[in-house]
Amino acid sequence: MFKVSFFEKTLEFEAPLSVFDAAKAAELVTRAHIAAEVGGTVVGMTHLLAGDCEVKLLTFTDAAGKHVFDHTAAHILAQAVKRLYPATKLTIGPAVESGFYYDFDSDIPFTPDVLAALEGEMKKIVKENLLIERFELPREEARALMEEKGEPYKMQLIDELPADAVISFYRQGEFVDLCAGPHLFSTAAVKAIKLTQCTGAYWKGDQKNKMLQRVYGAAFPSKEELKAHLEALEEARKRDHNKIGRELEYFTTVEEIGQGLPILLPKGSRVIQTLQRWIEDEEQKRGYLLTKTPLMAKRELFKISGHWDHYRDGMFIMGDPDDYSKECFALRPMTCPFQYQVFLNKKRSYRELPMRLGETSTLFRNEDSGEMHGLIRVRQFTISEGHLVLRPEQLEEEFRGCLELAKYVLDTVGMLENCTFRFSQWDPARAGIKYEGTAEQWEEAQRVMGNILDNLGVQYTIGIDEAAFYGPKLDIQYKNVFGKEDTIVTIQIDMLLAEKFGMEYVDSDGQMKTPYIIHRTSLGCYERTLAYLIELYAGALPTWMAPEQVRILPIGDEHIDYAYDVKRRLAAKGVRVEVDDRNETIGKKIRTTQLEKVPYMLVIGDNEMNAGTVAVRSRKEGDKGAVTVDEFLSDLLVEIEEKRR
RNA sequence: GCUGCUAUAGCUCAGUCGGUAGAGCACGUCAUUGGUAAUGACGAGGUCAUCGGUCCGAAUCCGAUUAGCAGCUCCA
Repeated sequence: MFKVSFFEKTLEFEAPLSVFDAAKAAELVTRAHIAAEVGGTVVGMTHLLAGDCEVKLLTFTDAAGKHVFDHTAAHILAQAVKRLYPATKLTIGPAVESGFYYDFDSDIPFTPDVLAALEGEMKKIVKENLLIERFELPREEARALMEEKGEPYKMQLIDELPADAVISFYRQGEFVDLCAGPHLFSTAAVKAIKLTQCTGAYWKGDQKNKMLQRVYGAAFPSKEELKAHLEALEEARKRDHNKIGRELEYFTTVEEIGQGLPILLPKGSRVIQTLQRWIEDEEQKRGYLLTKTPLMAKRELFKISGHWDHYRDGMFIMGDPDDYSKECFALRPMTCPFQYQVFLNKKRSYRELPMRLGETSTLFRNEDSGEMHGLIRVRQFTISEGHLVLRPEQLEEEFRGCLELAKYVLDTVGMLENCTFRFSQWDPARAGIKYEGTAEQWEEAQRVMGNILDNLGVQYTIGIDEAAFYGPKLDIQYKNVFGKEDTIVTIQIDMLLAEKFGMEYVDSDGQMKTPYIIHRTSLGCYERTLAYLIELYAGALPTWMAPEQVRILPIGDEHIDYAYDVKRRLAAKGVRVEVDDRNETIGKKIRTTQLEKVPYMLVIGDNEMNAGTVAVRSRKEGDKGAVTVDEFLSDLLVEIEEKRR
C-alpha cells in the first residue's frame, strides 16, 4: 500500500500504476493535463508511481507543462526531418522560452519551402496519434542503437554522459531519440505548429565546431493560441526600435559611414542630450567629479592596462601594432586607464577618498561584422562612465551608492521593472587566459562582492565566466519587448588595475596603500538605453525626455502670429515646441501622423482666442479643454521637473 | 567572424519568359476645405546598393563587395 496525494485528495494504491491511471482514479485528470510534477520532478503521464508521493498535475499554462509540450514538438520536428531527409544527422532539440528548436546537421539548406514541407509532415505525425514510449538502455547498447541509426552526434552525447547516468530514449512510431524527457503521452496533443525560422548554430555553441542548421518553432494545444502568439510577436515587431527609431527620425545609418556607426538625427540627439545633462547633474549632486579624457592613446597605455593582451581584437588600432620604431595609437575601448590618470595626477591622501570620477565617455569597439544591431550593438557609443577610487573600508558603502544611483536612474526612465541582476564571476578554468590575477585575488573580490550583494538584499543570478578580465561584475540585465536580454548597467570591483598603474594613497598611518576601484555606469550606454526607451514607450517618450514636447496647431491664417508668440513663450522656458503651420488654412484636414508621439498639442482658434486661452490636448489624457498659456506652462514645467512617466 | 535571407523613388512595395522603370503615400506648385489619419489638378524624384562576368541586350542570370534582417559566437 502507498499513498498518492493530489493535494485536493489523497488515494491509496496497492500495485504500481501510472500518473495518468492514478489521476483517473482520483477523477482529476482532464485532456488539458499533459504532464505532472512528482516530488518536485517533472514527469510524463505514463510515469509509474510505486511509493508515497505528492503529485501535481500540469497543463500547458504551467511553465513546466509548456516545456514538456514544446520538447515533444521538437521531437515531432526531428521525426519529420528524418522522414523527408533521412541523411540528416540529429543533434539536440530543447524547449526554450519562445517555443523550441532542433539542431540538425544536413547538407540541404532548410529554406522557407523546406520548412513548409516539414510543417506539413509534422501535422501528419500529429494526426497519426503516435504513442510516446520511454525506455532505458545500458551504455553499450545505447551506443550500438545510435550507431545503427547513423547518429554520430548522439553517440558523442552518450560518451559524454557521466558513468552513473541513466540513458533513456523516447520512441514515437518509427522514430527513436536519445532524450532525458519527459514527454507527452502521444503526438496528438500538439494541435498547432509553426516553424518560424531556420538559422545557423554551432555544435555545442563553440565557434570552432561545425555549424548546424537550427530550426525554431512554436507549438500550441490549439490553433487559436498559436494565432494569438503570432499576433503578439507582430505587435512586438511594431515597437522594434530599429524600425520606429528610423521612422520617427531618431537615427539613421549610412552605407558609406559603415556598420555600427549610426547617425543620431536631431530628435535622437535631443533625447540623449536630455539624459546626459540629467545624469551629469545627478552625479554632481552625488559627489562625482567630472573629467574629460582623450578618445585615443598610444599602445603603451593599453599595454599597462592589459587591454593590449586581452582586448586587442576588439580595438581600432592606427598604425602597425608590431612596429616599435613608430608610434602606434588605438581608439579607446574603455575609459579606465584614462580616468586613472586623473587620480595619478598628484600624490593622494586617504582624506581625498572616496574619489568619485564621472565622465560622459565615448568608446570604440571593433565588433565582429555580424554583431551590429540598430542602436543596441554599435562600434562607437557613449556611456555614463565612472570610476570610484576607495579605501577598502569604503567599498561596501560606495558600492551601495552606485547601485542606488543605477536603480534610481533606471526607475526614473521606467526601465527598472524589466531588469534583473546578475553576479558575473570568473571561470577558474580560464585563469591566465581570459582572466588576470591570482585565484586568491579573484576569490577575495568575489567574496567581498557576494557579501555586499547579500547585505544589500540584492536578488541575483550567478553568471560563471561573465566577469571582466580584471574583476567580478554586478550586471543589470534588461529584458526587451522580444524577451531578449542585454546588459544595460554594470558595477564592477577591480583589485588589479590600481596595482598595474601604480595607484597609491597615503593612509592615516603614513603608509602607502593601493586603493580599491569600482568601475560603474549609471544609465549605461546612451545609444542602447535610447533604443530600449523607444521600444518601451513604442516611440511615445514621457514628456520630460520627448524630443518634441508640445506642438502648436493654429487653425486659420489669422492665428499664426499668435501661435509663434506662444511658441516663443514656451521655448523661453526650455520647452521643446514646434508650430505646425504647414496647413494653416486647411482646417479639417490637418495631418495627424505621428501626433500621438507628441505629449501635448495646443490648438489655437477663435474660441480660444476670445477667452485668451489655448485648447490643450494631452496624449495621455485626451482633450483637456481650454486653459491659459501660463497655466499650461506652469503645469508642464512641473511635470518635466518631476520627470513624470 | 559563421549560417540563412534581403537590397527597385524619402517610405511601403509591383515589375511575368532577359528587350532601357511603375503605383500608393511623402515632397513641390496651384486651387479648394475653419477642429485631429488622408481634397483635386499638375509636377519633380531612380546609373534598379556597388563592382565585375555571361549575353546582341541585364533591375531580372552568375560571382565578388558593401549594407540591412534573423540566429549562432562574442559583448555595454
